[in-house]
Amino acid sequence: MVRRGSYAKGVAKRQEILRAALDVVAREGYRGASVRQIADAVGLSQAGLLHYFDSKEELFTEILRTRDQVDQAAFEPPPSTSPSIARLIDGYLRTVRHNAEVPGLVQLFSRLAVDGADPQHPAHRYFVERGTALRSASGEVVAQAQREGIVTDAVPAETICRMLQAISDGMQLQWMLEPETDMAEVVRALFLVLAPGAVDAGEAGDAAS
Amino acid sequence: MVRRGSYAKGVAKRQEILRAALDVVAREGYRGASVRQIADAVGLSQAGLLHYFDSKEELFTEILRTRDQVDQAAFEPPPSTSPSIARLIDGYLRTVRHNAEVPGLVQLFSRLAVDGADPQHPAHRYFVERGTALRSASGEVVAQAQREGIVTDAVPAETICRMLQAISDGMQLQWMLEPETDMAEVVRALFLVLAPGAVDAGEAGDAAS
DNA sequence: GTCTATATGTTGATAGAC
DNA sequence: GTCTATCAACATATAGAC
Repeated sequence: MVRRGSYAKGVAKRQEILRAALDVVAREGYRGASVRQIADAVGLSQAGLLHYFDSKEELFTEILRTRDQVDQAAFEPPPSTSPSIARLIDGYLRTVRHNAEVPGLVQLFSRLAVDGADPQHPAHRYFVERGTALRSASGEVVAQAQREGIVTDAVPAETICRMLQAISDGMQLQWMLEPETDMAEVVRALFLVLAPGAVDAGEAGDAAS
Repeated sequence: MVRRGSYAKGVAKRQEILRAALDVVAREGYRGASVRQIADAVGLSQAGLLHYFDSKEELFTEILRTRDQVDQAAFEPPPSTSPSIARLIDGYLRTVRHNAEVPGLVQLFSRLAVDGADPQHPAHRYFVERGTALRSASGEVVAQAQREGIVTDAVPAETICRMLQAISDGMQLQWMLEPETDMAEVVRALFLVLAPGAVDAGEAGDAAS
């Protein structure tokens, strides 16, 4: 990710901008937000902001990347711990529940997921890589759980991973449309069907965090 | 759907426009298509086209409504036949497979699904009503199948319907990103897990139509 | 009903001063 | 590095002729 003028200070400032933009979008929502709005929010002029990013599309893609980093640090177990299906389920549900508190990021994500279908769009790479990484990481865990008889082996592990991803993304659409919808409940239901024994009983409903 | 100036001829023309627009979008794709592009494609000027629709957003929403009508006529069983889980599964899979042949409509649907989150957007009503109708129709069938022991009763019927909807929508995102993805296979996998006995063995893979 | 022409607005992006 | 000022490129929507 080496860019023109990526000296230490520039990189730091860039990160600072992204963090601020992340907060703004999460709090105030993304509704076809313009570069100008983000610029105002982070305390720069529009031109000043675009000094750090090649285009609007790249800016918003980077916001998503930053979100992933932040969430990963918050919700994924440290790499030292051994992966397990229980941890995977827990991480998934925690992430989904967290998403329900940052509607703007869900909007941004969903919007770019559509725009990023275009191979020319900067978000294209992001979504392809993200999907691959997501499914490869969870694929291992699921396959292992299948061998242990915890997860159904009626369908391949890769398919299960796609199901998980699809249901998460799809529930976001339903939730944006009707915010009273409980995304986590439906995701949890899928786990319940795939791995009846592995879903924590205490995970039901909107468990106290 | 009574509109200003909805005389018979105007309504007919409107329908004609929508059918044409539907074909155009399905064939040439939706990539932030403008009113002008649609107008050119259906042989009208931009102003001429907007004579029949209040706004761009309404036009595109109506294109989706027309799509639903067309698909419903093509893929849903006649109302005389008794609903059954087998028919539901078959209809779902046929629809998903068909979608893979009209990328433009999938793009349009997904795009409006995001934009329509805004209650002010004309597509909002469409998506709310569509979701409600979809889940209410399939909810009955699923609940009945649960009573017959064909579908798992580990989760409520309504939740199962949301899962189906979410996985269909979510797989569209994955497929738009990577068109080699087999949407139907994953949807079918969900049915397989929910109702092992009810999925037609011959339905595997890309069955000959 | 349909056109041409245009009003009006917004956007992302750029040039150049400081 | 950051600003002000400005640009060109669209978009949708409307007014008015025919």
